[in-house]
Amino acid sequence: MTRKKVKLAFIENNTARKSAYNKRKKSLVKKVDELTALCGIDACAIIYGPYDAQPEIWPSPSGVQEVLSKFMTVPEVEQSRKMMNQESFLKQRISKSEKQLQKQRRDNREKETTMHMFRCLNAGNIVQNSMSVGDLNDLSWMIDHNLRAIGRRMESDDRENIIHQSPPPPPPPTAPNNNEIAMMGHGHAGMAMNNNDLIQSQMFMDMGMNGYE
Amino acid sequence: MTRKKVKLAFIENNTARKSAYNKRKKSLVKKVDELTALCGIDACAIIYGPYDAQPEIWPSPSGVQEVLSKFMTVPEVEQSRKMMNQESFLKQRISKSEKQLQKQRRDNREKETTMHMFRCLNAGNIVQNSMSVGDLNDLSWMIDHNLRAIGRRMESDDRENIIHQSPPPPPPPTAPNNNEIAMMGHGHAGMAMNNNDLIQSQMFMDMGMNGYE
DNA sequence: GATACTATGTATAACTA
DNA sequence: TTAGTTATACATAGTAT
Repeated sequence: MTRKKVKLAFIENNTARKSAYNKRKKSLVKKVDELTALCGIDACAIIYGPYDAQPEIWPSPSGVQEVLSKFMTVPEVEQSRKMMNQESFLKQRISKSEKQLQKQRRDNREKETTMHMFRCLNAGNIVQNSMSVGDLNDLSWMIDHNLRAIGRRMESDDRENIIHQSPPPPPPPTAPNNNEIAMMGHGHAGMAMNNNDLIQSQMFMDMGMNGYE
Repeated sequence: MTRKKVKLAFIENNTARKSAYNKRKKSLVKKVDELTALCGIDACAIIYGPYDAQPEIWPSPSGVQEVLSKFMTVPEVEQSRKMMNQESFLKQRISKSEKQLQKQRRDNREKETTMHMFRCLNAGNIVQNSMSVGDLNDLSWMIDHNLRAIGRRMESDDRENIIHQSPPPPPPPTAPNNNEIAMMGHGHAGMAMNNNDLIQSQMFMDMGMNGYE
């Protein structure tokens, strides 16, 4: 039951293709109907089915003619101006996919960094050899980020501020590759590098992580 | 978050309408693209947006022209033959809604009858005044139905046949308003009208109900 | 081959930033 | 406003009848 996520290719099996055609044509027409009704616009559809010489059309021959005549009177150059052609359509899809991929990479990066962080906290120090400069930047950014979250959490809970006096938190940076922020992060990370602080930090970070996003 | 089940009417709010238009147009084009790819057919869409004089078209001006020229060369009478016009479209939707309504009514009827049945079983007899002839027919059909299910169940479980020797069960009737079946049902219902049988029946009916459909 | 069902993928209304 | 997110309604591939 809908195992495949849509293999966008010609369906070889005749029965399956006809079935898909009928179902999809029907819902396509429904969509056009809804679009015209909801938004009060004109639209028409012409579909050349494989099973008849005549196309299926919507909403009616006269309706189609009306829309077409509007379209035909426009010079071809002008017609192209607003069109959504296959090329731009494809570009949009590619762009969207790339965006999703980047988001995925960011998420993965964040998870890895979190893992690093807790590994370091458990070990009680940073094993410098195991991390690149980039890793360290990410790690320090994340620790800084968490510390700020902790500060906000403690303020909002009206508790005593144990670690340091937080200023009213500025909006957190959205990317770890901002150098200034990364350096600030390094400072904080350095602050936490004795064991007592680490244990405290871990406890509060757990709190912070839960409350954060 | 999609609270309303789609109110098929013009969206008054300008922002919401434009938003809906853009989203729906996009996915509509996607659907056309998928339909042509999956089924290897020709199709085009022309949409007159409210925000521009030129319509948005798909897949391309030349593609549209090609599809249109095919369409235009066909006499208008022939054009209508295969068309899915608004009237037939609407008729289809009404027909579907009526079918759903009927199914709903059947389900309700079945639930009511089941309720009746257990009420009678608990009381130990049928309070004749509380039920119409139709109710009694339904009730007897259902009891007959259940008894047959019980028989099948007992046979398949290779148990002793307590109530009566069931013949190999014929395919069950699909509607309670078949007179012959209803009369058979009455007979069975009559069989069950002493208290001991009723208690036994209730036990087995519970089994039957669980195993049935 | 049409119809019905159901589990799953997709579209999208409302919301947030 | 346009873009991104989320929860819910809708579409539909595979299956059974």
